[in-house]
Amino acid sequence: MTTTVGEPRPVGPGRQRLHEAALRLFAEHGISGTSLQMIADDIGVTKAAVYYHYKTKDELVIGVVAPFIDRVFAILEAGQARRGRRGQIETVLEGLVDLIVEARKLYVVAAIDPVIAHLHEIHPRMREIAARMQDLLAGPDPDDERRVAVVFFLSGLVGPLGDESCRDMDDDTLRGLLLDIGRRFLLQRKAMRG
Amino acid sequence: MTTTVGEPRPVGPGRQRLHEAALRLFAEHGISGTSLQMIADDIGVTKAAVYYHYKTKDELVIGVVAPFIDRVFAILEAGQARRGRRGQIETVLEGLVDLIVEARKLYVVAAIDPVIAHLHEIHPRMREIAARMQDLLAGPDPDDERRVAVVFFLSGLVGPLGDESCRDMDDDTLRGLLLDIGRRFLLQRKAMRG
DNA sequence: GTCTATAATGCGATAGAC
DNA sequence: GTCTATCGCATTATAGAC
Repeated sequence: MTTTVGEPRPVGPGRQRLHEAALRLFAEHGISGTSLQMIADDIGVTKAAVYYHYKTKDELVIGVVAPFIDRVFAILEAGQARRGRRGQIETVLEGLVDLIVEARKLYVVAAIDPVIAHLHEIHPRMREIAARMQDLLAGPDPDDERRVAVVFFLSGLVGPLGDESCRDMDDDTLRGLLLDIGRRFLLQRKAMRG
Repeated sequence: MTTTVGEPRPVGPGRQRLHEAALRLFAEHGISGTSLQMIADDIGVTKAAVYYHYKTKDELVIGVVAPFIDRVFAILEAGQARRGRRGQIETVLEGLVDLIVEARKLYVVAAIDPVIAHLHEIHPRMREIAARMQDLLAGPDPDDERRVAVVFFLSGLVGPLGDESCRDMDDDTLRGLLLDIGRRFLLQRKAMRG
């Protein structure tokens, strides 16, 4: 579900090609490292044509990553629909690992890009998503240890996705290893008291 | 020790002020987010004065982070000087956590900055440091699980240093928690066979 | 809906005076 | 060792024709 309210986002044929090109270039050169010129050249139009679709680069980036944001929202809702803490965490963990392994090329650049950091500050949906993810994984009234563990885990996911020594692992292998780590990290010991 | 050969790096009084200003601004705005103009303004000189000290921005960045690189080299050497695998890992772990907690404001921006990513590609010392760190922590002939664990751990360190919910923890608390995580992660189970 | 043309800005870097 | 002045370039963004 997660129908986006207040932000009409019709996706026409031109906009679809724009999204695909932007996504590919973002994954390859990073978001900051991709200029509107590069995107325009890639699909064979001019910069001005890009500006027809989005008023600013920020809005273009938001438009391109919106489907991923939506999926994370859906994952959070699926998690919160479950009753037990362990089930909530397991659901969110599986959903998150699935998503980022599938979109690893994009995720690894988006996670660390200055543009994304900037959007985190100005885009409500991105602030909300990070906060809700942390809250759900940390549980009620987390102590310092639990808080650090959660943040550590979310940050740790980025490494294997980008590192050369892990880049040639196939998706299933990587997914399994990250799930193991996540379970060890988030589903063990005393922290499970909520 | 780790005396830098082949790269004379005299530090005069003017250069000292330049380093201090750059370090502070890098930590605040990121490295990519800090222009030479900002640095020059901060110490009350012109851009051209900065160019007297360093021919390019890349060289300035290298000059500023060099002391930290040197410390990591020292940590690696201290680790390799020990005989057992567990001792090696424990030594490197403690040194690394100490260093990055102490320099957390810089580390968190440096770890994810595009400029640093670029320097990783062109600066031999930075390539070497990352490779040696991974090799030492992973041990001889690591399997996929161990490789992912190491990369995950190194990437995970960045999160707690930058996150709001952890930013106000004092250094000792954070150091303790990160050391715990590191020991659980790198010093347990089968992976210790070397 | 896409174009040409251009504005406005900020960047890294250089030349040459003092 | 620091300055003024400026170059050359890339960027985001706009205005207006087709």
